[in-house]
Amino acid sequence: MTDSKTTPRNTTTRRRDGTLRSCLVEAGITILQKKGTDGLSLRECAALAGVSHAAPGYHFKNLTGLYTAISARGYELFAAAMEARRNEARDSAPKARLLATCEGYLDFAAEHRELFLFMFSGQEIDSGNTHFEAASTRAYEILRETCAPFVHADADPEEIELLVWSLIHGYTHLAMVNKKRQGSISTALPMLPDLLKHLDLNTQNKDPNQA
Amino acid sequence: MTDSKTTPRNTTTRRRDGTLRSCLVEAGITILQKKGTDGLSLRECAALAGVSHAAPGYHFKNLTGLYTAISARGYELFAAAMEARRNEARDSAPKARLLATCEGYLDFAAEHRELFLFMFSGQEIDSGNTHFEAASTRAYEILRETCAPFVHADADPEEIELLVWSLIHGYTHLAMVNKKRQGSISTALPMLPDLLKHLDLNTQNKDPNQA
DNA sequence: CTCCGTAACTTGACACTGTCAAGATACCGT
DNA sequence: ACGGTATCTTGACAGTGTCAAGTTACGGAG
Repeated sequence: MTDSKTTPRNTTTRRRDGTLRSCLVEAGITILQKKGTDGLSLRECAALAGVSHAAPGYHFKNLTGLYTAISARGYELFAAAMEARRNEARDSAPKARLLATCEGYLDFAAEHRELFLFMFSGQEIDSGNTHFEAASTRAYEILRETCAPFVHADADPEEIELLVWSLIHGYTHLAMVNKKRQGSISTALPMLPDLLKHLDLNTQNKDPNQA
Repeated sequence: MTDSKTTPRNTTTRRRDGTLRSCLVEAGITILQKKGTDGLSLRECAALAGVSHAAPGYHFKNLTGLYTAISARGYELFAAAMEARRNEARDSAPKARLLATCEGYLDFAAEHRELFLFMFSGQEIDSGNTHFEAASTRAYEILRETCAPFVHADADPEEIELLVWSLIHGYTHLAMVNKKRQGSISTALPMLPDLLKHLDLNTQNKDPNQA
């Protein structure tokens, strides 16, 4: 956010380092947060980045390309938010770490409501895109690691993962959809422990850890 | 003029009964299902209903109005799907009725994937609209009734409702978002009982330990 | 039966959007 | 110094939401 309406860069300089690409993604996220999904467009991203209206079409082939790049960036922020919370509880019990990860889940959604909704809106994206694939896989890995202590020896990890993921995602998503007011996070976060306690999660035979 | 391929109605008849309004909503749902949210527009609805491009603007003031009407209709279908499943298990135990209701939840999403995603996309709607309010409240009531047997005497009903709703919504929503292939329902439905069994739902006595 | 008010549209216009084709330009290697 | 190419810009077109103004036909008043 340098100058008045746009970023007044020398019209004569072309960048060979992919700066504009990430600038456009960042602009897209800004627009998303400020004006919602409806306000997001290739031309607005271009305007906010201070380039011509067709410039985004060069880096991302089309709208789907921009959406894919924004989602990929979203998953990076998503993973970072969960890791930040989890690292705070690094040496705690598995259940405390699970709670922390879920709090990170909520953190991200609350801080980037429109981006979160956009990522899970079912919008068409280039599912083959490697950057997107890596970022989303990484986010899922965090969940998987946090669930691992609760998976019994002969059980399928996916069942526990799906259970936890469904609960935290549903809880978060409903909170973001149902309340226009961002303040919902202030009530949603403290209620998390009360929700999770209803799950019958036990660490495997090794440590019959309580609570 | 109106001899277009769609609904060839007499150009000379104007309807005073609100037929066109519901026709436009139905057209919108059809477009949603066929071409996704991106393909949904006021002008396409008008074309599919065989009227001029600005006709929808008269009944729904703007896009938000159309979205609200479509969502309201969606909640009617939503409630109907849950009731259909629950009525099949009318005389069963509370847990069986809960499972049935959740199956109805999945039924609706699988049968109207794009509509379901649209309803929970966070799109701006006229939240004051009475029709929408009634329809969405009705759908929530079904969930509430199904959860009632599991609410202890001195407990807040919302906690159990939020628990169940979050789980089934998250499970369904993730299934719809993550898989483009509609076939996901064939695997999602049979896994429902395995998910629900992880919840510590008891009908009467307070028992902090798992069942 | 006529006539008129108004509900239910239609027509036309404007600003905005995505997307493509073609042009311009500055940096790089040679 | 020079040509090639990556990186944009300019221009155009079809499609969109939305508003203003026009048109028509039905219901009721007389």
